[in-house]
Amino acid sequence: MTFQSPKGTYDLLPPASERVLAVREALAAPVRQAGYGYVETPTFEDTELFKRGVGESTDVVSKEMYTFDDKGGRSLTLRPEGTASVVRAVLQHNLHNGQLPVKLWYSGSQYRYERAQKGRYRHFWQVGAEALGAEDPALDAELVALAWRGFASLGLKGVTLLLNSLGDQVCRPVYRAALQDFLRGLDLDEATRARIEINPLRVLDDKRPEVQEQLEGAPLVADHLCAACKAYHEEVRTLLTALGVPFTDEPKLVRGLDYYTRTTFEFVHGGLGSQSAVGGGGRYDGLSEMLGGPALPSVGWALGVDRTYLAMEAEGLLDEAPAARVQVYGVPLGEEARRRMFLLVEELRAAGLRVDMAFGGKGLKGAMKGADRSGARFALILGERDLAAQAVQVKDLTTAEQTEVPLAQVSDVLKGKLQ
RNA sequence: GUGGGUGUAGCUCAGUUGGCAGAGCGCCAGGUUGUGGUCCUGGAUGUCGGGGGUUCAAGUCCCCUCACUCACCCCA
Repeated sequence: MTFQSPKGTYDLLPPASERVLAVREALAAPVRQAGYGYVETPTFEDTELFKRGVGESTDVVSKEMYTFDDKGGRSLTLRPEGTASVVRAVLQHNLHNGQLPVKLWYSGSQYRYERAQKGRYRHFWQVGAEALGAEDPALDAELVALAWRGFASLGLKGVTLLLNSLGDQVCRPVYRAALQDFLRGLDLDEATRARIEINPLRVLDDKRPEVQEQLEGAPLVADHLCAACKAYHEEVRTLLTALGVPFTDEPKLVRGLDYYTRTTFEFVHGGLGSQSAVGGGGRYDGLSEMLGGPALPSVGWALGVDRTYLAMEAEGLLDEAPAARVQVYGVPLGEEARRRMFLLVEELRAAGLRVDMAFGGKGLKGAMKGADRSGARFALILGERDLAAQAVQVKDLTTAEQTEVPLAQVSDVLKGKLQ
């Protein structure tokens, strides 16, 4: 082999690729149904957008970005997440000057320079949704519910929703100081102590048992929320409960990006190896201003397409044989029949059937194998005898039953049989 | 960035104290000159990840290196 896919990336091939495509569509379906509009943004942006938007203190920005200079000397970065780009696009095109909230969804590749392992790759796919320009707990609840429905529609049973509030500009600084006081008294390694000063909330997210033990008794955001944040969070919880969306309060859920405020949530699953999140998001009321825009309180999420696929695999939802590629498969015998079959196949496709035929001059046996492997219900066998009779042999591959059908009627007959 | 595991046919893998490169599946052909899936028979395919070393002899032992993979860290 001369080349292989770059480290940390992988190819999606049939039949798995078809299923991933279906996962992507299923995750997007609820938001589309809810009236969110589709947005596509470039896969690379001005590096500064992510530094300002995602936050210089995050690992994503400090060590996981694919950054390069283009020939014009601009520093560009392959997007490590989608929200900053969407906010940038909204501000650039003044979508927020219209009716609010602006509701958008997207689907695409994201890139992070990390050591790959199960469920974590340098190139991965997300479906995301954002509702910008409204401070309304119902919007938070709506988005959470739409994501929840996406997972449920795929048959997933093991997804758990974790919910928390990070407070706002009023109460977060107070909490942050209290947390820092607590953390400074702990026995932690140097990197973690440095994190206390830069982004203390993320220390709560440390998975190491020796760290988690010490975090017993740490001050929690929930106890420091101001009245407004507390009321807001209670309303989100009430609405989710009313919708029947089950959630678990997770006071230590902080998430890794700097822009989150108030509501944060994460959908976790146990089938992803060492990873746990199949999706996550929250409110980011200050992001627009960080990017030079007006106040634009917003909420959104991103769901991992490939991680959702892994979760489905872990639940055994992908065990059944994949769907047949086509319904009908042409088996021509000889040159004359091959030309006629080529036309017939196109005719049947135009009539709405899924059809393939044997290519490459295979013999009858080889062509029939092709028919079998295509998953087609019917094989159409066309040789000189049939051409002379202006007919084709229609063979039901499930029963081996074969009937002769006039060429002029094949389309109608097949459509009848396949209904 | 750090640590563990694994690299042998297209795929999954076996290969003993160092002694002729293997199996299953898949693929191709034939059995059936106009019939697949089952069955039978036959066939093709190897830089044993790469380089170096030890040895009469290395897939096997040693060193280096690369890749993959899992985990830490972090996140979707």
